[in-house]
Amino acid sequence: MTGRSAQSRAGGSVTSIDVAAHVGVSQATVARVFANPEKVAPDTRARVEAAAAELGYVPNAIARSLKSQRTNIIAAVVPSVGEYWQSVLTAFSRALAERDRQLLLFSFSDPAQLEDVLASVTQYRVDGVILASASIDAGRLARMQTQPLPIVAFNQPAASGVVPSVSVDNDEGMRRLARHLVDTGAAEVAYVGGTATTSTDQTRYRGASQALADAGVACPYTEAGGWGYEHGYGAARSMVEAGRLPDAIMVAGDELAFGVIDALEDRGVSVPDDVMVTGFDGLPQASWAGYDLTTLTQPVDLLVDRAIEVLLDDADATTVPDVVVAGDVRLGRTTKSSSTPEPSENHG
Amino acid sequence: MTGRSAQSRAGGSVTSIDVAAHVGVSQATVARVFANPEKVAPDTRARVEAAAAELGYVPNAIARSLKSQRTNIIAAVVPSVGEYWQSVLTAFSRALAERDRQLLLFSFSDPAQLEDVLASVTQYRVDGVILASASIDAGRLARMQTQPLPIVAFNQPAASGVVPSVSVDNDEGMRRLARHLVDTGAAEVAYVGGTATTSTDQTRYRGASQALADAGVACPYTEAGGWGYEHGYGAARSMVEAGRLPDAIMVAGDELAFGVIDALEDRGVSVPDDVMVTGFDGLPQASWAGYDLTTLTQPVDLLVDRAIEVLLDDADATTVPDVVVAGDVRLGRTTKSSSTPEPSENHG
DNA sequence: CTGAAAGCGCTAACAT
DNA sequence: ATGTTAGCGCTTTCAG
Repeated sequence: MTGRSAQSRAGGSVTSIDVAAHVGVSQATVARVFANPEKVAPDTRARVEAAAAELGYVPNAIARSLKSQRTNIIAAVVPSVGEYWQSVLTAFSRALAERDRQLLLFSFSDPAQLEDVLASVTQYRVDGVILASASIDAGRLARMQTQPLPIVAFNQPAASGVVPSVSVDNDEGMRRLARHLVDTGAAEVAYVGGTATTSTDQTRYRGASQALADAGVACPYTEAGGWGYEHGYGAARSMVEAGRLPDAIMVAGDELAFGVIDALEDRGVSVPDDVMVTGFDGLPQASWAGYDLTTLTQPVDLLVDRAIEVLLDDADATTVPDVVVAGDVRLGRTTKSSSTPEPSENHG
Repeated sequence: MTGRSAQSRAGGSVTSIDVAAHVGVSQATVARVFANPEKVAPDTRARVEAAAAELGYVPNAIARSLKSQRTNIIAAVVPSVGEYWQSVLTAFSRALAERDRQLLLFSFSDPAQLEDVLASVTQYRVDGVILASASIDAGRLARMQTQPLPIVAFNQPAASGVVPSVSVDNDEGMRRLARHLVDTGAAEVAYVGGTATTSTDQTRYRGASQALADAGVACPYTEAGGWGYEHGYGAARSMVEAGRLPDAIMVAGDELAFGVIDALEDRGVSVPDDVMVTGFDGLPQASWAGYDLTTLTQPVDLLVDRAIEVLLDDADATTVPDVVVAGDVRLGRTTKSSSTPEPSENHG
């Protein structure tokens, strides 16, 4: 570094006009070098690039966006809690970066904040919005549609048919886990849900209870009151204290399931010998040796890719896309092995 | 909804000019209603607001940013892996939302991508950058300083004195954990680091080894080769296979520590009876019953608040701020209780 | 291949 | 209290 090689005008940033003046070309030529380099003579381009480097010029994306009406920014509206959403967020960020898009993050803890959040989203004129939260109801989703803004609901069964959506196959996933339990001989099963008002919870419970009913097994529902570890822990503790334990507990989410398992074992109930446990999501921790949870692994990267496609290939807007992707059963040691193992299925 | 209440011009968005024409005032008046409502007569304001609502007008933040030279956007450059960074990210997002700032997320997996990422950051003319990654070296940090852009390094000891930074007190945190181990009677301690080249790893090890040395205890270093669960698992497995186990293993991070614990117990080594284990970070999972890890809890919300202050109160730029915040020892059941318990200290 | 000119939608003097 | 005006930095015709 030669000291004065960075921009000399302290504070103010360098513009294409500065570069143009320095080289002795027009501002438009400088702009072209950065937008359509092939439309500029190699010689001119080289001189412009040199001057830009010397002055420390970097194109202003804000100005570009104002003119081009595209920001290359995608907004993600995500609940601010939960292991699962954090992993989804990371996947989105990575996938968007590959497509030269940035992720503007809007997180919220209280569904009531959602209106404000969506107002902010609109202000920034993002190119699209990813709505990832179980707690947005269909009415709100419908209202969003008044904006001519590409949108995709991620893992929200309630969004089906209302806004474009991408989800894992909650119903079939739970059915498969249920069938596995039946195969292992479970005759009494309990279900621990997160929040009963969310469509995710409802869809998963429906899948589980119907598959079990098909085998003549009942499946009473207990609401944990949330999706966190402590909710699962509390729900399982109550079940132990109530005294009657089933052969298996199907839990609506992995983080809940970890709490369920710890609560059981803290009270001397052995998993899977006394009670089997299944989860849902396939968090990284599910494959940690400490839990080694039987669960339904969501193909997060695939879901995310599909969601981005729906968002960006918005052209064929004749129908409302509703993508459902199958998950994979992960057999861990929280369930016993079945006598007739279910053949592993692929998603696609 | 009356059907035609949303904006009628399909595709193009409604501008302040549209609203002005509809009400019969100037464009500037409309702008004022949204920027400085008190400077507009209540009557006019009401009419403008009504028209805005009817037409579906939302101010364009991009245009505002171009003019005002402030985007109200903070960029976060965060590694795309690891439980710890995900939790930090969530905390930043929430804290910035409270200050009416948005978070533009740039995640990267390979340090080599950093140059590209930083170029993107610059293009978006964000109001500040949070650099959160152990793997940015001092040289790169120094180069960043050529941009007249508020910046704060989060939990990167290497940044001290080079760029403004906010960190937990790694050294003192490890010392406290080490003293606790000494108090429990540990005479042989091993240290499992993440990646030896990072300043975080070095600082933590220095604190641990020096505090142990003060008590006459040696503390050989083993590199896990990463910060993930599997790295910790592998490192501990090797130690067990090598045959000589210490009284305690100090681990550089919680996620690593979970792996260490699971590897030990998988091989019949009891924690804490055979070997004690300590972590560092204070992830939510550390307090899960399954692990109940003794660790140093980082006050993430406090660290994040400080970082944002450093970023936004950039006025007094006479010195390079270097904030260090103390953490809290969390005593779990992965260490035995000490005969002389260390009085709990507060941070501040 | 390059330059001139007209905005994108808003803010912030300044004028009325 | 409201209107007028001049840009913010760039993209994009349209001429030359």
